[in-house]
Amino acid sequence: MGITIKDVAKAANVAPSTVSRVLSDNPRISMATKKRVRKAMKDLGYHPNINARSLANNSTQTLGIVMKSSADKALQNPFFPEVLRGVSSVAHKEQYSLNISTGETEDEVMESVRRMVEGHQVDGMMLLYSSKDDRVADYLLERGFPYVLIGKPTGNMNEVNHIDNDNIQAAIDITDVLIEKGHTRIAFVGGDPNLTVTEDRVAGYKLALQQAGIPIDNSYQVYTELLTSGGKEAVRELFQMDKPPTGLVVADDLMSVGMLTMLAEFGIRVPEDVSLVSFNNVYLSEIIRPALTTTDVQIFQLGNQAAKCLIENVKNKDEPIKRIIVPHNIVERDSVKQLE
Amino acid sequence: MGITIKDVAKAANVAPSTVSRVLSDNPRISMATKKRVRKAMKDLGYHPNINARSLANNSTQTLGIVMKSSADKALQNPFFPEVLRGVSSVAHKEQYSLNISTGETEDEVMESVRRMVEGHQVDGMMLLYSSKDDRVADYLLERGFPYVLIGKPTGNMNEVNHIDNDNIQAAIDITDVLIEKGHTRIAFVGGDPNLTVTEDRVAGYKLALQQAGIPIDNSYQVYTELLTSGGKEAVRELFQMDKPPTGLVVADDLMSVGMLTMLAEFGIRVPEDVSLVSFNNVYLSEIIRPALTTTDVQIFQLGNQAAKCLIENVKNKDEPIKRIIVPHNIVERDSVKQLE
DNA sequence: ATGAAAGCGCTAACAG
DNA sequence: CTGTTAGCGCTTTCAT
Repeated sequence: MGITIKDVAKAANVAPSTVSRVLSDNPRISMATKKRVRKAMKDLGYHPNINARSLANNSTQTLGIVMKSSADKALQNPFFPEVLRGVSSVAHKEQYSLNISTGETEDEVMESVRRMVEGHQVDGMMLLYSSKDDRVADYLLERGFPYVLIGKPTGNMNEVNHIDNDNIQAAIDITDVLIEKGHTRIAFVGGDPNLTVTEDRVAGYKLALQQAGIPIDNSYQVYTELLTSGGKEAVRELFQMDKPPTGLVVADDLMSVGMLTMLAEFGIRVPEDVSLVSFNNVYLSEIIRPALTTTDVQIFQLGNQAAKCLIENVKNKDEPIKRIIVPHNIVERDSVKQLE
Repeated sequence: MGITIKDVAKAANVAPSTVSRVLSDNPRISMATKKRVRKAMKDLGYHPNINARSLANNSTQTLGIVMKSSADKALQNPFFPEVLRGVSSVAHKEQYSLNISTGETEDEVMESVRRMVEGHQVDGMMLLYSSKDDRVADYLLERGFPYVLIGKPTGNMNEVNHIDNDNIQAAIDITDVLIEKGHTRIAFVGGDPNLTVTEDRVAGYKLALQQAGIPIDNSYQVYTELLTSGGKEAVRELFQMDKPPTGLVVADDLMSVGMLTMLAEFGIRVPEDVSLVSFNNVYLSEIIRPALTTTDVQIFQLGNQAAKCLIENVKNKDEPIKRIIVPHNIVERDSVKQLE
């Protein structure tokens, strides 16, 4: 097969173990032999067999990544590629590989996760979402396997590493821009209510209203997958109320795009007839018209920090559990109108 | 550490090799012992160590995936998640893992690819793009490492597995919808001209014009990254010509979204003032307004076929080189107007 | 500072 | 049909 450590050893006139030590830059090897061995490696075009190494020292230098089961359109949300970029960037610097879960259904994904961890394919896992009753998270926690969550865990807050925004505050802040512009009839449009991020964002939305002394009306909250016929109904009802909202807090930029379209169909213009704010600040939100006033949650940073945190945890098993909050900020664009 | 094959062997009163054979469902093991061994595995909660297995039989059951260097926004193109879904689906069924390239710059990606292949981490590689002078593709080809390309290779057409659409025909077809609606002043807006997909699509665009007897005007072709100030200039110039186009063939749905915005800024309406058609048919294209008339290239299928092809090639080294063309079809929506 | 040897968990001849 | 025995390529004591 390929060039092995033995070939290098022979070429450099040393023992295989010495080559191994050079590989890990062991300080107890003289500069002279290091030079010699390194030259031999170059000459022969040697590359260590990562599998063999993994087997020998029981560590794989690879991180597993779980996305939500790819069956739904959620994957087309630009959030994922962006967070992946953040992860990828630090993984590369730290010489870690990335192994992503396969499978379409929840069961398949779970199966692929088990394969990764029980098959000793990865040193740690990263979940790019957080939802209620998630089997993957439960499994990892129970097994005591190192992992990090992007989002907020459902319970066990102090036992699981997680990277999150302060989504409650973020929702307060973005709702406040509506309030400051004179809006009082403000509705919330969320996605999957099982996602903790949705929970937090409604919670913040409500708090903002409270603080402003605006009564909370439950018929002003709708949860919908985007663009399903059911979703369309929900939105229509919202605007057929006696007092339809003048402001919309939408849980996610991609959903906002969907909303924009539905509203257009109903002949409702943004921001003239209704103002809209949302979350994430993906690329799309700035190229769409109207450009969205949204919350920049620093997706890239989320991924970055998550990778760092996981790698630390993997390297040092009794690294304390961490909770890292990535700051957000409001970016105002053209989807909000000042009310008289 | 964990449960090993030896533990299972002991528990089932057989030799380790027997357990191994049960693992691979070797037909020369009696049903009785298979049952017994399998029970032992279940009881002990045994899972094979994939690394050890890889080392022993020199095959990793994992596929490497290369995306374009994630530095640019290209990654936010919903094309990638969708093709990944296709790949993931068959990878899972075939019990393959997916290892994605890390790094932000082209150099870093190249480095991570070398790590994968020379480090024996993957059995085959898949490139999710195809562009001129691509170091990764060159490297793989030269090394004779199994790989598959999504797109059309630049040269070596018969030496590299690839899955592609007939982009020339697709461009002809989509340009024809403009022509059939009476358009004659039709411009082409492409992205990175180094991508083979861009080449093919202009080529088809030109052929369509030719076949319709419409003269080809080079100032009607612009290549631009979306939304850069340079891009804006290019588009402005297009519409400041004596005879501005009445139809636009845009190389990609995401670019189309950017175009829509630029056009709006210039006060040009779609489809009233200019008609627009594009490629890919990502989710976005149906939820944006106007909904895009576009070419469905069956992204999921592209990924699916690519994975199948690669796995075949990996399993059987002298499987012939394949070229698979995934059919496209036109989906007409609301971005085109009939001209008088 | 370096070498010899055992072993990580599994597979694959080779026996029987 | 099943057991024995070598490795796969690397790391890591333990010597020297």
